[in-house]
Amino acid sequence: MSEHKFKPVEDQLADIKKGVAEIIPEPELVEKLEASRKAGKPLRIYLGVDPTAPDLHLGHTVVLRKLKHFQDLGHTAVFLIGDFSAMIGDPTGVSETRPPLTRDEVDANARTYLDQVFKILDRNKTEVRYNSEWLSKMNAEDVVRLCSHYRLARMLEREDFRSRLQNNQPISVHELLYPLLTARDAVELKSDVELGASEQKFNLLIHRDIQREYGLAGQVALTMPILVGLDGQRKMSKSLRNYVGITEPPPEMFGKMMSIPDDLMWSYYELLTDRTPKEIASLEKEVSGGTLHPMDAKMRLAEEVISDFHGKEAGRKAAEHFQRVFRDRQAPEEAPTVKLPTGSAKKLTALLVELKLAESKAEAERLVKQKAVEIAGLAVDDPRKELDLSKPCEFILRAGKKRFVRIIVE
RNA sequence: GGACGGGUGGGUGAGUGGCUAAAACCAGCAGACUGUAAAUCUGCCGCUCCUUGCGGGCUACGAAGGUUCGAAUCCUUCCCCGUCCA
Repeated sequence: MSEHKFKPVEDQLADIKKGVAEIIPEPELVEKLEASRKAGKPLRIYLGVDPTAPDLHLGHTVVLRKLKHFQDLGHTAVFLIGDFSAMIGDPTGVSETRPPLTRDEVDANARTYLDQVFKILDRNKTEVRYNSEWLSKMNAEDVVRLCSHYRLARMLEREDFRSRLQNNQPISVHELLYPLLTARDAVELKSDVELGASEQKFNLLIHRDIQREYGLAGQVALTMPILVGLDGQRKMSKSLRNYVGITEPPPEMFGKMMSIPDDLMWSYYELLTDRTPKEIASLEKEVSGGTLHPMDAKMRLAEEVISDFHGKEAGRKAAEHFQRVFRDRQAPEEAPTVKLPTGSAKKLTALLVELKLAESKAEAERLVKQKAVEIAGLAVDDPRKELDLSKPCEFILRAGKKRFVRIIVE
């Protein structure tokens, strides 16, 4: 047994480097790891997230997983909820000013975030902080002093601001404050390493600079690649609607993941699973060599990712569901069941809306006209169809490829 | 404070008095096809009513008023954004 609490630095580094985009500067990280091991003192690794939306998606989990790696290596994971900064809004990658969130929205989002975050991080070993703790206590003097540590020209070097300036888009002054206030977080937390998506590089580096202005060593910035969304083109984001939410029902997650372009699955394997680079390379080889079907490789990926969030059983079931419904074109084994009382006839379009299989009657009618509605496996083509509910019976109502309801009339 | 330009459907963005529920593209939905909710092709894509018809009604082009038989389009006021000048 080693006298050390921590694994040898090279081993730690190997785990840390898996999947990362950049480590700035890497030699400093090595030094910090060495010092930490020698002293038997964990490093403080910090990840800040603004609770701007109620749900996390796979894109957010890339960085969270990296934080988890550090946690597994024995370092201290600090998860910072930017409850104050969320009210300003991160200008990164944004082409317009966002409406500031209200306190209530932020609080509600923060609550749902934590539940989701602990699907990945170990709850008992994570230090959770809120930046309103110190930011809301700053007075004007503190803010002015903080701002004096940074120059406007450097701020405007940022691509987001520059392009907005060029395109005559508004930039509110408070947006300039964002990286400075979050730098204050890094000062407060005395972090050794800060994690972020690669688009956060600019922010992380400002944080490092300002920490030094405040007499600290200056953290190492570690960035992770941006996860590409389902379209295979742009980053995964809710507003682009190319995301997979981690609280979505497993069959939904499965289908969405199957829709990514084949080539994209390797980066998903790298960033979203615990497979080693070696394993991934060999899978890739099998696929290109024709011994493994790309669809099977993708199904395996989807199943693994879902198992992480919903358990092994759910992963397996989602895979079965997908094969049954989409490959074999059959009704799912488990469709939501709705009981209806026997009674007079009911209009099909009205029922579709009632059961949320369509958003409006106009849409329901459209679906019928497009031959997308099936009753017990038979397509309906009369938009005025009335359902006979006079006798007890049971059948499956289907609208489009994905929506099914088992109806029991009793 | 002054001069000028702009605000259109989920997004980008055409449209300067009726033919406009508003081009085009993207996103979305459906069908065909396929290993897939990929790609491709085709169709749909505000809501609602029925007698399902190239049907009727309602809502919609920053907001509120006005002109007109008729307005996203013209006028007035207001709000918001940008540019230049001070």
